[in-house]
Amino acid sequence: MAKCDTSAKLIWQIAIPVPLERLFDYWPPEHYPLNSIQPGMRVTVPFGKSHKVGVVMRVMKASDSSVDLNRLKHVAQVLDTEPLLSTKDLQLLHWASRYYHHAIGEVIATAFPVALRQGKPAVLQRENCYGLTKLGRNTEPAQLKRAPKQQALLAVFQNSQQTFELADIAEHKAALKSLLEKGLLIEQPRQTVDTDRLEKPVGLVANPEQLHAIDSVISSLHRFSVSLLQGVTGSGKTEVYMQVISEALQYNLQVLVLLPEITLTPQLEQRFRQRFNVPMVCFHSKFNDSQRLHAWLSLQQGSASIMLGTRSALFTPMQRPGLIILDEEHDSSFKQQEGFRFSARDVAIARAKMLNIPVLLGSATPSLESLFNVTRQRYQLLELSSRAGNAIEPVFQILDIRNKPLQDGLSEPLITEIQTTLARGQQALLFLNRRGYAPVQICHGCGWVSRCGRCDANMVIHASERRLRCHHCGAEQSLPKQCPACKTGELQPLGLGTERIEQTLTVLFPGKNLIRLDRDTTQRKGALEAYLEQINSGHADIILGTQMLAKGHHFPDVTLVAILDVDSGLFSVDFHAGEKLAQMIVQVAGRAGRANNRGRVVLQTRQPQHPLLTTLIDKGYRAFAESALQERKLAGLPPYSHQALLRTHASDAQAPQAFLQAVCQLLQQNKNDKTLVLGPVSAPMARRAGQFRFQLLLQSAHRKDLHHLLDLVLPQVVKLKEAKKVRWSLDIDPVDLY
DNA sequence: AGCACGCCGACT
DNA sequence: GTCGGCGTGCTC
Repeated sequence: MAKCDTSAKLIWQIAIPVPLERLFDYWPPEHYPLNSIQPGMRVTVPFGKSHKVGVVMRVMKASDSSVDLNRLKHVAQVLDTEPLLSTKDLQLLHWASRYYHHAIGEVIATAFPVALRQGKPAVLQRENCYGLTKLGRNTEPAQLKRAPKQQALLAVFQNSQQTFELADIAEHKAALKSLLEKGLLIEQPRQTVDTDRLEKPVGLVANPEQLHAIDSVISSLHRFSVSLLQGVTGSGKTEVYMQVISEALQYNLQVLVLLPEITLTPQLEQRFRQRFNVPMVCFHSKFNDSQRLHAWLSLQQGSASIMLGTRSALFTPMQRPGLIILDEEHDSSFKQQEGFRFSARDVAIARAKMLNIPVLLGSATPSLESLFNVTRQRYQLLELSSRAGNAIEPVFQILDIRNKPLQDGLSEPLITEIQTTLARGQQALLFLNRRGYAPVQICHGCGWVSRCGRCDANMVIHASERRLRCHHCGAEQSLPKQCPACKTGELQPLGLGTERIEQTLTVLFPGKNLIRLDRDTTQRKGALEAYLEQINSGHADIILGTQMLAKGHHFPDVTLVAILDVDSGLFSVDFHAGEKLAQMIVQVAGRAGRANNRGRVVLQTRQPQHPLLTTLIDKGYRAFAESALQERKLAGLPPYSHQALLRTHASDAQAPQAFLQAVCQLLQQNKNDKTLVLGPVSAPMARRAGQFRFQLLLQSAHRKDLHHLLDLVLPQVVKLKEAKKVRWSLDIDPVDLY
């Protein structure tokens, strides 16, 4: 057969979700109308032996293709009639792919909700919405006493005085059905945006600091800027967000609000719904695939004006982009920790720059990077120093426990403090970032310890389940009754976990209501919410928990906060540890106190003179941040330099190191004396889940040098024969160095 | 990442 | 004599 003239024909370059740093060339489908294709449209293509969903990135002349045209296949199907991603969206994703040195096809895929990745049609189901009937308005929720779920849902409708789409209340589907049947709710056509009534009347007046912050962001609404809003818990950050959003809505612009993972989203969602009359969608892990599809399309097609979402919502296209807000910007959940390891905070800023819109970052404890960018005048700092209302700053107290008797980690002065607090009818909150009963079991006879067989870590005692569990690989076994080694020695728990403290507290404070909040007690769906409700309605005297206490929830009746073990955060191989500890202390402290109940924060430590603690307590978070930045500067650490961490693991003990040594050789050959190569070293936990782990850290004073070196070396790294024996990944701007 | 092809041990 | 182990090679 004679070769046809291919010079005039077009081929499509397509991003396919495989870990390969290139696009794939295809012929258009047979009989496809010549000019209908546009970048940003999804297609299905034959790929290897199977079919995959890809995104058209470019349409180009066949003669410009670098691959043998005879090998090209045809696109099987075009899935969209309009591009789902705009040119700007594609630009951002392309930039992110290069910045994070991650395969373009996988980066593009993260911009889509799962349904669209699977090739489902991009059709926005215009759903009806639900509102109160006259009967519903006049029915007391309490009348539905046999049906708490229905009661709650009715109250939501009555309090918000608005209609809801199914997606907004999908978790209450059963209650919704019942209320419809009882004639308390009615299904009606979806409301259209009433531009005269975007916002419901509110009685809140901003204080001067809030006003300044609001004006500052509003004045930059139609151009790029980054504002860092620093304000302690209760200082009214949310009110600033809402007033700025309100202004954006006046211009009919859309707003993307990003939050840390889980927990706080419902509260903020509720406040926004009470405030705004515009369609709002949520995008986070509580939502299923079809709900997320609906939310994504609503923002992409412009029918929703506000999206509230977590990290994965970052890339959602916007029809009328106006503003990005990122709350709790210091939170580590904004950094994706596997695969495409992007920082939602950093990419949000890149996105805003590309779209020429403002970004508003908020935190009580801003990251050192962001504060550094303030000093470099890249970000504008907006401060809310006073607590809104008349709340007072908590008092900090460093409690020196050196040589003090401890009762399962509780010093006598602390026990007394708890007693006093409870006697006043107030709540105490105790924080210990270690779950389980005790971090290790040891044999008093022979010294045997409950080591995990697959990790360089100990198995943790979970007493109530009578099990040993490894928190790193999930390995489990029942609690041994006799020492597996000597068969005679007495087995003892060593160290403290929340479960053990709980037991101690029950003995020390009999008859008091104690709530333990950690991963083990809140696993059950809805359990956390139930406990929070219990705490806020006053049915708790002592609250004990881990990290999850530090995030968001405010407990107004808590007047005593105790951090039981500060010291474990003071000494770490990771230079980020100090920053994280300081943020944690301030965040936990922020849970306490309100109005006339001044909060106390007690830190138990054997390092009462440690400069981190004294600076933080005596001079505040900003002073701590300044001195921490000074240390980073002297040590040449980020943000005064830039890092990339190459991690690798394999079940073979030698392969990871051999691979990294080969990488080092490549780095030598592409000599770049501006980049420091640290390692290879074994990871702080050298073995995890049976895998041997090694890492190599690259550091450079200038980002350009680092990325230039990576651009040169990575294509060769991929081809190394040693690379085939390991799993490896590259982390740009790592925040966890282990 | 999938998913094939391709040469060496325990089983009908 | 086969079924299948996971080494390595490719995907427009």
